[in-house]
Amino acid sequence: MRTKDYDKMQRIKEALVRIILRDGIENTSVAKIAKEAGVSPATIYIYYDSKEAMLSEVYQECARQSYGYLMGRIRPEMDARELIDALVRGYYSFSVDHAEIFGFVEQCMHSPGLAGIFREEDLSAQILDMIHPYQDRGIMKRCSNENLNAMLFAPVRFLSMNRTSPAEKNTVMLNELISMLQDLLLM
Amino acid sequence: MRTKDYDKMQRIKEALVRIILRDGIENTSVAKIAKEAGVSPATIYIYYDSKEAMLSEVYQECARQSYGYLMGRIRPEMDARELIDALVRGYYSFSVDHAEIFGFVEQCMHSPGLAGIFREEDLSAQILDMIHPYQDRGIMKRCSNENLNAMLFAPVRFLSMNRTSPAEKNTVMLNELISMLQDLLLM
Amino acid sequence: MRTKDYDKMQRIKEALVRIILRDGIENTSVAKIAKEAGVSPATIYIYYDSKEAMLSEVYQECARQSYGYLMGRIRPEMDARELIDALVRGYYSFSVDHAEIFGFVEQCMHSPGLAGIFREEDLSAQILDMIHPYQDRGIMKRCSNENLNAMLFAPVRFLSMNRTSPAEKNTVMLNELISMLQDLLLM
Amino acid sequence: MRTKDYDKMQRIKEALVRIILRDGIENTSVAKIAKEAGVSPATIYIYYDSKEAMLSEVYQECARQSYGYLMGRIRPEMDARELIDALVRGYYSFSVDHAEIFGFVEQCMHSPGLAGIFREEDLSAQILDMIHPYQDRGIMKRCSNENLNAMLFAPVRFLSMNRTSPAEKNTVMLNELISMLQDLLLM
DNA sequence: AATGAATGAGACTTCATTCAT
DNA sequence: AATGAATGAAGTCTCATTCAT
Repeated sequence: MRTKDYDKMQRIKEALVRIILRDGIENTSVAKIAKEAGVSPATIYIYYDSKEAMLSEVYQECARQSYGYLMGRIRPEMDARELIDALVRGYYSFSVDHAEIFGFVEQCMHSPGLAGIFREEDLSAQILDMIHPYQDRGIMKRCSNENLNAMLFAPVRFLSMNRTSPAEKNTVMLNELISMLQDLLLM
Repeated sequence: MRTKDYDKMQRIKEALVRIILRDGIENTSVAKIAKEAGVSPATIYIYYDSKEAMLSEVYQECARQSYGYLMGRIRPEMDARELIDALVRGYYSFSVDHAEIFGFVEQCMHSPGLAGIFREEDLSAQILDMIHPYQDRGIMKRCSNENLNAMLFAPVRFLSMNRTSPAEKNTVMLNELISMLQDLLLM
Repeated sequence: MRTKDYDKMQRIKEALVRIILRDGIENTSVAKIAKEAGVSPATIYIYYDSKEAMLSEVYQECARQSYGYLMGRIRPEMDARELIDALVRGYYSFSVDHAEIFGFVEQCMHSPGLAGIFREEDLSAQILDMIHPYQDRGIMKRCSNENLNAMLFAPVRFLSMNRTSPAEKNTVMLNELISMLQDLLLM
Repeated sequence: MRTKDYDKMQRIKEALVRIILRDGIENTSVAKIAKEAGVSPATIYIYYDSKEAMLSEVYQECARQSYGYLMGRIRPEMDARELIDALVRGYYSFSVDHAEIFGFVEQCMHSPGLAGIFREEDLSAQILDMIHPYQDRGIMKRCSNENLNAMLFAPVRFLSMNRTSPAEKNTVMLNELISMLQDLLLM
């Protein structure tokens, strides 16, 4: 039955993400994941060739998912101001709604073994491509892709990682960040 | 009695940093570190209580060192524009001059086990304190500490992590980033 | 799925008992046991949670076995004289027929770590309960359970531990002990 | 200075005895002993050639001490009844007054590695020699040395090992044991 | 004589992976 | 497809002992 299998694989993925986020990549074993997923360690090797392959695949999938989420927030009819808002706020929303995946990706991105597997730029490229027209039309300031990337996403990522207790405070902070970025990037 | 050999301890620290940066925290074993440092695995336990304690101590030391480096770049007579330049350029310089330590800290910061041990804010607080006077005097825009932190350091960190081949290109990028931040933060 | 191999577990138990008896509890390692049992060290941890747990479990099992052996020697129709004979001779027989288990239990009983785990009295209680009726009927002398225990089993244990070369001499000694105890305990 | 050295060696011995009694022979390391004795591990090797030699020497010394204690309780003018009382009560007293040494010896006696080093009979021989005259004179029953040994010391040892909370109860038990043995051994 | 540093060997245990059902 | 058993290799850490002061 296809549904059953899909469920099992899904449970494995979720277990992997949850445990790495909770215990750290260095304290994550196949046995732990299997137990958390409610399957046998051997079962994992039906779906993945090795622990490393599993990590890599799930990491890519999660990263792609987060970019997909972001893309889904954007509408072609948005003006530049709205676009910045959608991107930054979208990224933040993702980190709230999919906290486990967000934290997991964040951790993998900084591990040398996994960072190499996956060029983030490939994904961010499509997002940046949506911004270029605004720069060409003189609505947004022109700057390098690298810095655009850095400014649009690094600060919000930082905010997401350092979230503190009162939820309202976080929203205030996010709004402040967005308007700073609008000031910075809009003409 | 043989006296404690602090050069030996230094070699252990450097080996730890180098290997974690090279192989990732999840592929770093005490035996590997010992071999790289040219000591017996047992020797490591003379200087540290456990692998975890070693990681934590070295991490804290490195983080402190990076903040110390940054502080050393600042002069009281600097104006706001120069201060932003010094901080951002200083952070970048550190990531170049102490690439191993920078990458190591970056990785530890995202590992759940280590992130908790150490509140980065405690250190960044002194840096932010140097900026507040400029905000009070109306020379720099007023914004929350969190966003100041996020804008000043997250993007340059991103740039440092994604350095690409031609060195000149990186400098151009850095200069662009600095002037963007000056535009953003200065009145 | 491969099914649990209880013959393998049996081999582990026997190896544990044999090695502790031969080398002493302080010279018994998991690796040694595994080698003697013909399994991998890791396999031991499928059957036991830790070395300590293994020791404790095997110890309890062996102690229980020795009491079971003793109980099997007793028949309800025995008179008091026969009962004493059966108990003392039974204990001695056990120490001969199951020399390894006997020596192993003897050693564990005196190790602080294991002695606490296991209250010998719980088992000896049933044996003593068989004697009480004879005391009530005035056939055996009345004395405390502790001293009954002490007199019935400690001396024969001592004899078993200090067995010397000619087997006949040991039998003579055992017979003498039994008749001494009969003199002592019977009215 | 001679006093100092003697003290240091004494402290090592006491630490060894205390730790083995507390943690068991299998959990006793040279480092632990050194720490408990307040000396360096290296210092231990000034007084003893190896851990094993240390154990063996201290064990013998303690065993000898316990027999010496017993001998000191006996007076030539005692009659047979008093002699039995003195020996059994003496053994028990030793187990109370020198609980650590008693427990330590008891444990060593059952460890194969140490049991071989030391033939208990050599010491008990002198004690038994004191009893033979009474047997020759028809005041005590004649029996083998082995069983004499077994009856006189094994039960009291058992009582000592299984001491329970109310001290008075133990005394009652001891008195009962002594009078049982007097009944048994006297003509 | 005495010490804490240093270590190779080995302790216990867990690892990622394969096997047999 | 799925499993718990099984394992060689490797993990962290401690051992008894020696070194250098």
